Amino acid sequence: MKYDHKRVESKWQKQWLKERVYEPDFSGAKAPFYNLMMFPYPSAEGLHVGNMYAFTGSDIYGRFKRMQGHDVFEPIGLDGFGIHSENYALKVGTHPADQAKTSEKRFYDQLASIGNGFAWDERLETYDPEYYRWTQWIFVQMWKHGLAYRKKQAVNWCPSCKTVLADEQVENGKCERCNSVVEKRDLEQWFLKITHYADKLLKNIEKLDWSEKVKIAQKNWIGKSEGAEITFKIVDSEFEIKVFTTRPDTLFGATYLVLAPEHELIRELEVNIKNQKEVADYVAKSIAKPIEERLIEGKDKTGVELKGVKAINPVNGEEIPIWVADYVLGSYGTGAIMAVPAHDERDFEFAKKFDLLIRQVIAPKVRDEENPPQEGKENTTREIIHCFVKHPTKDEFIALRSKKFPWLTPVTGGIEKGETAVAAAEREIREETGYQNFHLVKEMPMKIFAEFFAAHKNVNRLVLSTTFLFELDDEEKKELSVEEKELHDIEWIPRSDLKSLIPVSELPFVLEWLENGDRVYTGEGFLINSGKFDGLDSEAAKKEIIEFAHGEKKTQFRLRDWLISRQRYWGPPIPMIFCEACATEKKGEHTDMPGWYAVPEEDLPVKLPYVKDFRPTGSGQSPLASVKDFYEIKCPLCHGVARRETDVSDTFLDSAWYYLRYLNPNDESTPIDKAKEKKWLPVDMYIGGAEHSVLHLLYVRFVTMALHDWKFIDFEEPFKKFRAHGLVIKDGAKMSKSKGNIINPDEYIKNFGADTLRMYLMFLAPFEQGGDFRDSGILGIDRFLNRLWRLAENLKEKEGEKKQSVTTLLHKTIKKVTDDIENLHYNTAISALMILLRGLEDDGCSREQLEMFLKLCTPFAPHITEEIWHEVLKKESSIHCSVWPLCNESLIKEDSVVLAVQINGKTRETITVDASIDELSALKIAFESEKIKSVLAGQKPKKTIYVPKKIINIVI
RNA sequence: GCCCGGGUGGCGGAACGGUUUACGCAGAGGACUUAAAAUCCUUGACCCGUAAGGGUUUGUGGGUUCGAAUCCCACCCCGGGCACCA
Repeated sequence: MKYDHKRVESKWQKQWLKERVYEPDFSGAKAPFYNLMMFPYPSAEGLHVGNMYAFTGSDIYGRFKRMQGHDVFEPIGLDGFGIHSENYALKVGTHPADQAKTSEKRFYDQLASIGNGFAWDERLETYDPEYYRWTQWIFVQMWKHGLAYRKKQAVNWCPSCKTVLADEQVENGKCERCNSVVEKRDLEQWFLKITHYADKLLKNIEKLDWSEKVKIAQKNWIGKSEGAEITFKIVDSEFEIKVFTTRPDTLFGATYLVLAPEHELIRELEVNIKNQKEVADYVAKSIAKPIEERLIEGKDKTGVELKGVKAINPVNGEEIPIWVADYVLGSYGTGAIMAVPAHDERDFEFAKKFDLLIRQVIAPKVRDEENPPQEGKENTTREIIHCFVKHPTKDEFIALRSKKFPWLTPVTGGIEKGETAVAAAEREIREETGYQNFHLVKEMPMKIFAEFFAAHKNVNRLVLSTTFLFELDDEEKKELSVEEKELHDIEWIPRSDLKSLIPVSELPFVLEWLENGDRVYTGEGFLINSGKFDGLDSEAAKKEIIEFAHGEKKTQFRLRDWLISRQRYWGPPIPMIFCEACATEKKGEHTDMPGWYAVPEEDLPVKLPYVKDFRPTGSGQSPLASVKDFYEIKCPLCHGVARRETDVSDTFLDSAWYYLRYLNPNDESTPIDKAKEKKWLPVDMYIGGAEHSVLHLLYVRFVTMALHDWKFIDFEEPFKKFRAHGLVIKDGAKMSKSKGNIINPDEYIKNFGADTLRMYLMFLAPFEQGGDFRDSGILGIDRFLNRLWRLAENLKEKEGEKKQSVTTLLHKTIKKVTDDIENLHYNTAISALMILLRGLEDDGCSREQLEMFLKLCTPFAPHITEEIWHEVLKKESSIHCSVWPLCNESLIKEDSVVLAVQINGKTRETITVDASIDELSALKIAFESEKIKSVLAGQKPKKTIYVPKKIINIVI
């Protein structure tokens, strides 16, 4: 009988629900395992194959853990609040609340059909008042603990979504949802103080077992910079300018200052600025400029000098000009910078454009003192700089030598007709060493060269590749050679020895040099042109110069506070109340924010009213601002007429704590069940998309840390392990509505069954990489499952015998599948299962072997295996509650192995030998082979290499 | 520009110092069948050769090694993230 996926799948889905197979025993569980996947937002289009890909991958891991003896909790819910759902409702003209109900049903139906082991009893939806009551409660806690505040600030405004956006939701100056150009608006908004946890968010990353790329993305987003704040006095004025810099070692090269257009000092200095109108115009223009325009303008710098005011460089007393330019951001550091054009790309461009002074103060460092050369480490044994000296005279050269630069080792060469000096030296090295791949060097005047090396005490040898020795005759060379030999114990290096002298890895060494300000060096190095600090390296100089300039060590973060207000309808109202009267009297819960009160906890939730006109207004206020019934309220303190906050909060606040609520979604008494939390949290495995690296995943960590500090929970990191799955693409392109290449899983489930689709999706490519969905490929899996079905059908009639060869293969497969699932390498696990099936088909299959095989398959194909488990093997309880097979190592030991016999690394023959064979016997067999004999043709091997169980290599 | 991935048959991919191309798809040939579907078997990188066989080949160029897809250096291309963060 052919396998009927429709019958079997619906039968078991019903059965599992009935028997509550996937509902963990929360209090009795011995080995809890919280297997979480990112909950979907229920788009009206329904579940797409990308969702299913993620869910299946997560579910396989969960089923695997369950069979390994864990009590697995695999919850599901909907992230239904938010602009996305609301925009859809607007488009089709239904109310978001009604739309939500439709989508909810559709989604849950689809989710039920994919065969995941969800704990349905614990499902939750973020738009359920019982859920957002506690989302609001979290906001209130933030407020109580001083982590929520209101502030007027230039914020990102999406004119199409008609709401403000968090920095994280702006991509290249555009709204991540609708792609409209984001404007800046000065609005008073609610913020959550995520920056309070910047350090901890960064530090904890090291401890997390998360996908590396997500960790890196978070690190970059938090963007910690260590540096210093340096104060510049303004000439003839009591004002001063503080700047933040990570490079205090370059302070001597600071030849001007730049203020951001928003910098308050511009207004304060107004009277002193001679070109005040020009400056004011520039400032006004820059502030109005949308972010996108700034980005497009890119590196074309603009700015205006504040004429008539000068600042004083604290280290050398120089009076330097002050500019205002929009390449300096008002929102980072102090909103002002010291410009070091020789060592910063942006300053360099600016200085070039406006013809400002460029002074080099850093000479590139050649050797890392922290990592001195080590024995046996080739790349660090010698310090070599290739360098050119542009036509030095003999005298210059001798002078240089006599200054005792024992590292100087000349290599001579000549310039051929039409060649440049650089080309000549490159040719020379190429000819002498045979190396093709290196760069040379910059020409450098002798004087600077000497200066540099005087400061540069760590170089122990220099290969000077140049033309200058033409000016010495042979006698002179000899003389010099002997003298130097005695003096410094170094040798002239014959040209032919160049190769031994220069390890190739050091050939590309480039000595960067700035001459006449024609390029930038942004790395660290040794100080020059820096007075008494000359010769110090950057690291040491930083410390000393900060001190010398009376600066202050400082750490800056790129991370900004989380702007949480949204002027939209479909979200949890921010539970705050403002009383005008109290504000005037400076009363309120926080002294710095008079008039503001949190909604008392017992009054939560602040229910989102069902209003007809939920369209965003564009006025900077939410649609709720015109719903009198909603906003009019009594002041909790003076009982006068007060007004509710009418903005709703960002959806990311909903999803920042859902993993906690899954444990007690219907508990009206408390947001977090302490007993369950202790037992089940933090989450053991979290799987989701990498696109949430810096949004969701950062916010959850923040909220978790806060809840921990307020003593509601015992842990500060929500997810022990996080893995980002790859994307499913279609014909090499990302699936998108506009391309019309979105795949709806329903159709495939209908035609092939959920098992087939699950397994196919997992077979595409490594789970963490994602894969390309092709219709034709699914047939391979369809055949596999049908063959499995037939194998079982045949077994009903006649049991096969147990053969040793199959037993070995079976146990090898157990080992491989176990390892592969643990590492999410589902594709290779499935491949191993295919090989095993072939073995069982060819060599016979016993009941016991089928049982083990089914268990290995069941995480991938839960329905068909369950059916065979009951119908053929006549088992009572579910296969999903059975015990994962263990590999018996003694069974997978092979008696004989195949050795490859190579001659000079080329495989010429394979021999089958006893696994425990010793080298001599193996070699003997190899040399007896006719093939080997004929290839050797009587030649004596120079050497043989024997790697047990792998190869023999004969070198001739 | 910076930071991550990645470049292997016609295709998805496997191997991640030891016989390159496991497994699957597509292709070719065959068996069964009146026929088709389904199923099964064989074949399967490229070049030279009728063949035995030989040579080449994991983006490109170099290097380390008895041996490199794998390690190192440089470059090119594709995908993703960040982007005037001082």
